[in-house]
Amino acid sequence: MIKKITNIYCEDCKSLKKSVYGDLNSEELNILNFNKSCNFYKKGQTIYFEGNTPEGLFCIREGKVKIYKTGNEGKEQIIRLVKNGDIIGYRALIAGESYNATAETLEDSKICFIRKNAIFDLLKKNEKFSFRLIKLLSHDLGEVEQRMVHLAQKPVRERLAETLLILRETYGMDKDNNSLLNVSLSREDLANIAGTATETVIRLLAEFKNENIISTKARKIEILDVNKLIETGNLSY
Amino acid sequence: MIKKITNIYCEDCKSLKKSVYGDLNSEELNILNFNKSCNFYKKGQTIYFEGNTPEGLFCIREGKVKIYKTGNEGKEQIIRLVKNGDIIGYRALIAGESYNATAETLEDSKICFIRKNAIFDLLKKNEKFSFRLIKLLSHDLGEVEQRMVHLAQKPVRERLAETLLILRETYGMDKDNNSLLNVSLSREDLANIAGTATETVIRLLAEFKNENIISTKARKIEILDVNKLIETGNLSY
DNA sequence: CGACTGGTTGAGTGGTCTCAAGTCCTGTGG
DNA sequence: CCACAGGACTTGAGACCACTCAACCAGTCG
Repeated sequence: MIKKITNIYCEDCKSLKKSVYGDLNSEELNILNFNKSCNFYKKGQTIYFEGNTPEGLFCIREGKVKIYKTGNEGKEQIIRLVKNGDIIGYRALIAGESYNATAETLEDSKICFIRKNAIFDLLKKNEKFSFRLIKLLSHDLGEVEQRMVHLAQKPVRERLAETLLILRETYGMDKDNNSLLNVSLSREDLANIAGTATETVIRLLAEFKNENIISTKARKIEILDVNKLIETGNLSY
Repeated sequence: MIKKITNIYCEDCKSLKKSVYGDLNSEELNILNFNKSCNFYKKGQTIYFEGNTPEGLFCIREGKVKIYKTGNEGKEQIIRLVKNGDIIGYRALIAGESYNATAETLEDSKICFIRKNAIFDLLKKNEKFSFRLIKLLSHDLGEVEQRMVHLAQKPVRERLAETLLILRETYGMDKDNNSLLNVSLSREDLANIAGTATETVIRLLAEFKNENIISTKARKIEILDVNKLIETGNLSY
């Protein structure tokens, strides 16, 4: 059930300036406005599937999304977490390939779709936009490379610590309690980020609790000692 | 010992058309010619180090290069293998970051260095060049994402099979014996691609030999049965 | 002819996974 | 409002993959 939302303008988007569209003038923004449709997605809804052909790109107006690939045994591996103002599906669109991952909302979200011709138009006309996209891509590439090495070499315990720090980095903390992660994921999702089994996540979270690094109440995770967590992750942030 | 080579022109490069420079006109090619220097690198030489600041990008005129990151325990993880006509170091240059990996020759190579101002000039002037770079980046991103999932989820045996297929894909086969991989790597390098220990590579290669999938003479690996290798890698090429 | 590097083999161990059982939530319908 | 179903979470036991360590071998180079 995708509910259409009308009268949403990019100019009003809180994340506009920080997004790849930050350099567009009002005329160019109108190209976006005319070539988009905005929709409401419920938690757990799929935005696009691995294998689908991209017809444009999606822009998170508000919400949280996970991007994951499905491995041979059907196990998810989350490759990226996405927040307000981020765009998704651009890699496949630009590469001229089909989606190599699935995008699914982690909570109720407002997500805009921008038709591909508008994007390619902008790429041709506005070299600043191109450049921002290039920067975005190359930055993302760097992140994935880093994660790849960690998945290959670090023990699960360190990867889980890193996962919690990634969540902190990406989604920040709760407004009322700034040691509380501002995102609630299932244990399985955590496992699929860290690249491990659900049971292992549970056991390790229990360890972290024993060591007073975190505390949990259901899916709400509170980080009691960031430095210890960084240390546990064997990281130098 | 880097030996300078003079009088090398991009126009004469065999890989020009297939490279990101494929769309440049002769005037633009001259920008490259005027802003580059070409050097001879011996096998095992480092082209740039993780952490260095990029001053331009490198272009493989002839040779083979590995790009690797160094993990916490000092273990290499090879993230990319590079061949004639490929460019390296572009991610960091464009992202405005320092190199996040080290590049080292796998055999004697001729490598050109192009100063960054020339690249940024081209990016501004020639949207076809920008677009090719964008495509390159987004393609590479897709590859790394795929590799990440496999590193996270597949058993070593499958990853090693995949490694051999990547070598085949990247460097092709020997001219005289088209089942012989056209690259010779140490067992350790193989391990650092597959994300495992050297000893494990040796044991698995022995298994593959027993199963008549490959045969080896020192570093020369012959693929006897590609389909079996694909099957072993649990892949659908 | 040592010394050195890269390759190979073996033994032992431990980190993680899988499987299975059980508990705790949460939402739903009576 | 309660009972129940189903999913998420937790805990335990056992197995096994892959790593580490250590010894040994095979070329190669001064």
